[in-house]
Amino acid sequence: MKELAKAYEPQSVEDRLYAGWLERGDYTADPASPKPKFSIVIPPPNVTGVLTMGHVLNNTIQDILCRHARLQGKEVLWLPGTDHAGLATQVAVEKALRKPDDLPPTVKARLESFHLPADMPLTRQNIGRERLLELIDAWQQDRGGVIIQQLKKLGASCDWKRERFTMDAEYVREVQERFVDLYNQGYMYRGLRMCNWCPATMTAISDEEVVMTPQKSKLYYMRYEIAEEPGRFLEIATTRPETLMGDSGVAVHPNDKRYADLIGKHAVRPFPKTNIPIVGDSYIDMEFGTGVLKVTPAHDKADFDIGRRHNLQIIDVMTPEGKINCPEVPELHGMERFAARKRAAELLDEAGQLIKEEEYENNVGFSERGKVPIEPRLSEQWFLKYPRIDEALDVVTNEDNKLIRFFPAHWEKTYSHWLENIQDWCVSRQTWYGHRLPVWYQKGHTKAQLESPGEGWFQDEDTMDTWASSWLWAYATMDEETRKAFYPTSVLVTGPDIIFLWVARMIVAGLEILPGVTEEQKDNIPFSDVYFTGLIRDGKGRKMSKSLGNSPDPLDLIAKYGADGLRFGLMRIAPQGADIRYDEKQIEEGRNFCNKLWNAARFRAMQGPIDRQADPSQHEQSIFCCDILFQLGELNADVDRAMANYEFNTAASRLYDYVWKSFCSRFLEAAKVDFLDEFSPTRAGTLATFDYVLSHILRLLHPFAPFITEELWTHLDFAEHEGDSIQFATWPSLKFGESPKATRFLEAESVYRLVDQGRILRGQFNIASNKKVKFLLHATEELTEAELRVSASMLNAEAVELVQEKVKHCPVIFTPLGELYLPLEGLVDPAEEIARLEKELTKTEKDIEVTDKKLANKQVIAKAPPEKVQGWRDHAAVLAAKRERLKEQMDFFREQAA
RNA sequence: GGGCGGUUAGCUUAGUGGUAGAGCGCUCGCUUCACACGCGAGAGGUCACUGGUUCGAACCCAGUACCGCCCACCA
Repeated sequence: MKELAKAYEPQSVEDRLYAGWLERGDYTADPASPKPKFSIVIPPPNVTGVLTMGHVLNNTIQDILCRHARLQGKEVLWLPGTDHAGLATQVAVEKALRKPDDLPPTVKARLESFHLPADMPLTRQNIGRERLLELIDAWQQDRGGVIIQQLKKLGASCDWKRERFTMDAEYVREVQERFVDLYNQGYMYRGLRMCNWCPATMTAISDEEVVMTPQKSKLYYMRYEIAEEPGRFLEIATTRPETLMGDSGVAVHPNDKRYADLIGKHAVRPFPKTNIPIVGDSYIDMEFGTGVLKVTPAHDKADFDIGRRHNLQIIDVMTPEGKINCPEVPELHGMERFAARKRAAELLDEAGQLIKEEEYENNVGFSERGKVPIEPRLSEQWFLKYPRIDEALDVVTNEDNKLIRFFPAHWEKTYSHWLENIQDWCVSRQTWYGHRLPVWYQKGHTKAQLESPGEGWFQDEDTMDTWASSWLWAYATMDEETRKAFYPTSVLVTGPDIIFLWVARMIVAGLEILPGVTEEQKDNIPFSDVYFTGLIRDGKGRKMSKSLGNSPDPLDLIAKYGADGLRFGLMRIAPQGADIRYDEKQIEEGRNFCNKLWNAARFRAMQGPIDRQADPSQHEQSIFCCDILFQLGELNADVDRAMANYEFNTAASRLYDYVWKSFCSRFLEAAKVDFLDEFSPTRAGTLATFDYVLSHILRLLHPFAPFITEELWTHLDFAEHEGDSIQFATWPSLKFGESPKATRFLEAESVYRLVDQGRILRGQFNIASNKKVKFLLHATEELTEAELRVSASMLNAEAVELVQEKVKHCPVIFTPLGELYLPLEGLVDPAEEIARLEKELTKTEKDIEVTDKKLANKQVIAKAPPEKVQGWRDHAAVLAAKRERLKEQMDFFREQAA
């Protein structure tokens, strides 16, 4: 056994372990192993991103689950990987190209190899598809390893040899094959529809990628003349006057008496000037604005529907970039849409048709990536009609046959609500980076297949929504052999923010399109449990985000507190299902906890070599040993229960309390007496207990703090063979009450409480911690010499001496083992002592009052459980006795004073 | 507009029916031979509010307020 460093230095421990342990990857799963299986796929982070606190939380939890499973003897597959994040990546690269000097060297080199004209703006249109994709590849290679390295720093014990990327050739093939399958079954179809168009990125996006944001805008009131009744006007409110040229109708509610006679007549659209029909449609809200809606079928989803109901013309007046396209109105033609809004209002005003402008706040849909308001736009896109929605609902919400369990369960409602109101999924994207649609066209014919059907066929230019590749992640990352053993996966750990984008879709994908692997897996669910983490918020309750700059860099935290400190600190404050209020202090506490454990282990190492097979039951044991062993059983059971329910904070807190309070503050302090006395009869038992308990603590704690536990396991020689990882040790399975029982009736708890009381007494007389004093004890229980020595040691006292009679002339405190006195040899001021006793008496009487009141209530006696009543009675008796003694003591000191 | 969470000491939070617990921070005392990333003591809470159920409510029920999140085609 080597000597442990004097202080715990996380960095030195971690650095050494990365090389010798994480990189070795000997936790790689063996599909052929007969052990029970446990598998997780990592929610793939974007290649472009850096590790955030969210990733830390997420991956810490997964690592905890994996290490726990390994300790339980399971064959564990934790599959790592990254997501190409098509649109997000393309946007990032396009943005980076605006500052070519700051590009990563490899990307820059690639760009230079194109020999583009120096004065050419580096837009994607100028660069071209093939070249842009080359640049993105270079970019991905530059960034790709970064996040993986960061996960390793955190201690993530993934099967790094199996790292996957959503743009790997096999993965791409899988994605396209599934597309073809869905097409062949009629779920994937092409259609001309209103979709969410992002003018910034120039692509359609799905409903889930639209972020509703409250905007301060204006409600413009305008008036249109009635064509059939010159001089009569309709007042119309709109937020978008710039689309006026696209108006092909005006709608009112059919029951609206104000306008009933107008239905069927026409309104005069001011520019370009023409007559448009007035229709009655029950969609209209009579209360809102003027109760009249201008209908612009080409630029609003609701208007599109109204238009379809009444056969209104679809007039597209905007380019894909979001510029006005209406040569008939040269004042607006070519203008950017928001500038055009103002100008259109001015034009109306000039024509005398603008009545007023009102400040107005409404929700506007923004493109998640493009960061601009989306433009509802009619375009030809590929859509997925979701298959098996009922089954997807059933596997999550059917109480009798819940194939997939959500933790916390309340997310089921969110999940159901989405599925019940689901719209077809727009999966095509007019972007270049991503999985190309496996679709071919020729003269009005369409074929979906991987290879070109032949001469004259051309492939669809579009790519797929990133999520249409991610939704296969659990399946497509595994080869067939691996799937047989590890699919479906055991648990998915992710944030609730992607419950629709990813989780729900993965479930649908699993049910419908993933071929069954084995007979047992015929249900085709991708995972059995889903654990939703909370969001991490800053001290002010704001969501942590890059844009706010309020997210600390996890690598800085690791450098400062160690990966274990970060992991443990975070887990201790991460309640199931609730958001986490982040506080660096918590991480510091995690680090301090590791240091505490380190030093407890170091203390043990100072007593001589450990015995890895220590069996406390083979030795004579002190009550302190019995106590810590008994509590170990409770700890083990509590941690097991917490782990089974994904209550990581409970497990972490229990471990924290046990190690710090029960093990260090109590047992270790009591053990010192044995360790200092070579001839103590309980010395061997205490050593054995120490080793036994420490080895259990290391294993129970290992999932949370892998580095320090691995280090101590190895260095203290708990490992059977040189180089054995604690990951493959055996998970403890002590049951509550199974631990060795005390050989004596007296319990350690009583001694510890005696010590607590003694410390309070010391404190009340302001006796410095380093000053040795002597205590007297009038014991009501039998105490051994050794137990008295432990009491004295923990009180930093010369001795705790037994006295046969109760002592009157000393300050007294009441303990479960009798009255404890602090002889101060005439230093006690009677007046002060009377005041001290008075305070105690007041408190005691207040307690008595509460208890008496309860016991005096007949209904309490009648209705409360008898064992409770008996408990209160016993308590009352103790209090009464204490009161008498306090009074006696006070009388004594009053005489002294007199 | 609908749904889901939350509200306990200055901060972070345990606590599913029996006189409120912890850690940090604060005050005081300690370089006590594992640990100052520590040890000991202390101050600090009408458990958001209002009703109800109960012998008894932080806890169960109803409602209110505030905070947060999600969903929704009122121009």
